[in-house]
Amino acid sequence: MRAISPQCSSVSAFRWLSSQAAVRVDNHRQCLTGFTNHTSHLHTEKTEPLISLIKSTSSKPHLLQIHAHLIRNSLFQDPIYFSPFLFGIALPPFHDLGYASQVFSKFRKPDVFQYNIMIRAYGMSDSPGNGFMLYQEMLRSGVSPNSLTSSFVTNCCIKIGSLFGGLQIHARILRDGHQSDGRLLTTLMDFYSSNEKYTEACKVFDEMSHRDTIAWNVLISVYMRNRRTRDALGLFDMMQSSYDCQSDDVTCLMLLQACANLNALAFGERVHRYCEEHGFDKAMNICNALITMYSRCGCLEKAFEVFKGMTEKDVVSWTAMISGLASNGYGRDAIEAFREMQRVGVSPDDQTFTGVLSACSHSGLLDEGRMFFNSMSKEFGISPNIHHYGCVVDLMGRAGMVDEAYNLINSMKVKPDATIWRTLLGACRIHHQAELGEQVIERLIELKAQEAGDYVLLLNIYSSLGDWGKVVNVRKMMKDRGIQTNPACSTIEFRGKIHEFVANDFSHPRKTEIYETLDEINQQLRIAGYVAETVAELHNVGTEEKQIALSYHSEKLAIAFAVLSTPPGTSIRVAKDLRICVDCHNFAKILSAVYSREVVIRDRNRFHHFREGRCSCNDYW
DNA sequence: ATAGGGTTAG
Repeated sequence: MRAISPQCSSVSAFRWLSSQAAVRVDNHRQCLTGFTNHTSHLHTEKTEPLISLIKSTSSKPHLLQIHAHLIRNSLFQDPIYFSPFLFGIALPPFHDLGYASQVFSKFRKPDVFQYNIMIRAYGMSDSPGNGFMLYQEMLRSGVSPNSLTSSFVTNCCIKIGSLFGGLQIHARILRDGHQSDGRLLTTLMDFYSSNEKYTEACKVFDEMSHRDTIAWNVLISVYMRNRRTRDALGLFDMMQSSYDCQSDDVTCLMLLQACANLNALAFGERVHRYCEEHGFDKAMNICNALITMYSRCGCLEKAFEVFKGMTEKDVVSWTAMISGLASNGYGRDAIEAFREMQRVGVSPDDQTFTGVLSACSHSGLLDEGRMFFNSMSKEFGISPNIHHYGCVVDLMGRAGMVDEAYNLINSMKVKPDATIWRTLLGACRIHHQAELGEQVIERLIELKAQEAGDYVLLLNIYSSLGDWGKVVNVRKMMKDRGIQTNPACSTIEFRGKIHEFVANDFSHPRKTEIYETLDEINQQLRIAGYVAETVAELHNVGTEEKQIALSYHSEKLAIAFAVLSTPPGTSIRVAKDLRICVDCHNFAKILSAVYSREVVIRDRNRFHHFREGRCSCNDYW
């Protein structure tokens, strides 16, 4: 317990120590009396002055001089002094592991406390492997680890990504009977989660006798990493009904992320209310997460309301708002927000520029985009990363400059990833560039990253050119290479629950009604001039069920479900994990007029807002 | 005589 105010005591006592260092002090007791005289008014009589001094020192040179003092007075091997000294030098703020490991190796018989300090410090350093090695050395020298040792060394294993090491530790925890320590088990959950052993992580949670808030939070993060986003939302209710924990701000942060991913506006609003009730809505990080959630749910007014209400906005808040405006199709407003941000004196970072550049690409602002791309490194000293290049490639690709985009990718200092090639492939699809499309597919294959969707794009290019021979070839290629077509999935939120649909889905409990509704919608839309595009955009690769496959795309099923289950005039919000196709785009556009409903579809790239037969994005792409 | 652990916004 630090019963003293560290600044003044350490300085005055230290001055004394330094002055005494010059004089040869060979009597320890004499030394201590001096300390007591100088610091006694600052702490209780029982506290050792030298220990207090070590603990409260806020300057590294002072600590090193204390080290010299310990050696001079043969106190170095005394754990009373050595432990706090090691603690001070090894852990932050000083965190000098080179120095710490040297003094540690000179200490004759370290006990579990001192090992713990070192292992913990290694876990926080950039050489966490040493922590694990020290743990093994500790076992060899016969020192028994305690619960904390396991916790610290598990962190080391998480950092170095050692599955085997962690498993060993888990076994040892069971052997030593430390499995009742909830905090330790929480660390262990994180370990399994970071090694993608989600089942194991959940098992640890299940076996916990008492689960506090943080244990639940870690479980939510496990679900999120495992992409079980929907189940993560379900945990909120389970947490509420559990009496020994309460959802805190961290819970809300993660849930808001989950809502953003799922387009779960109603649930997001519920979390927002919870934040208000508990006073979390004043915190900057919560507000920033709210801005993102509302923008990703296509609700810009709400996002802006939160943004406006913030007393203080940092670069994250501005970037969230700029990206939200960008992805919802308000490119010019995003740029305006960017200028405003600089006016009020917040400096942009790399992610801000990702937002600004994506604003340009989503709104087709070619010149502005190039201008920002150049000024980014010249004026702001931010070198472009893969995301920035991706936006520019998208921008040029949409403008038809596919070859220039290809050259830009090849000239990058960073290694091109699958996403950027895929962006270019999308552009090839718009501009019917079959040859370049083939080259891009090859690049994706080199990266071992080719997906069914990529081949489908290539397929689209050939079929739009009427090159049926090549279409057959691609199909064969996919078959030979064992490319699985993962069906696209659309989700819609209804009464606080997320409903999932894939094409030709028959799993929904109300499937009969949904298909009937869809048939009726199709009839109504046909009267209004809707013609299904059956050739160019065939996502399903099967040969026989072309028309059927197309008329029951996942987004159409989701829309039909919404028409069926919500009163007339209600907005329809659909999230889709892949791109929306031309046919479904037309479908939604005409439906928005015929049924007088606002339709918001978020696909993997952007939002499509449909109102009164028009789309917020100029056209399909 | 005995310090100390887990989740988290763009």
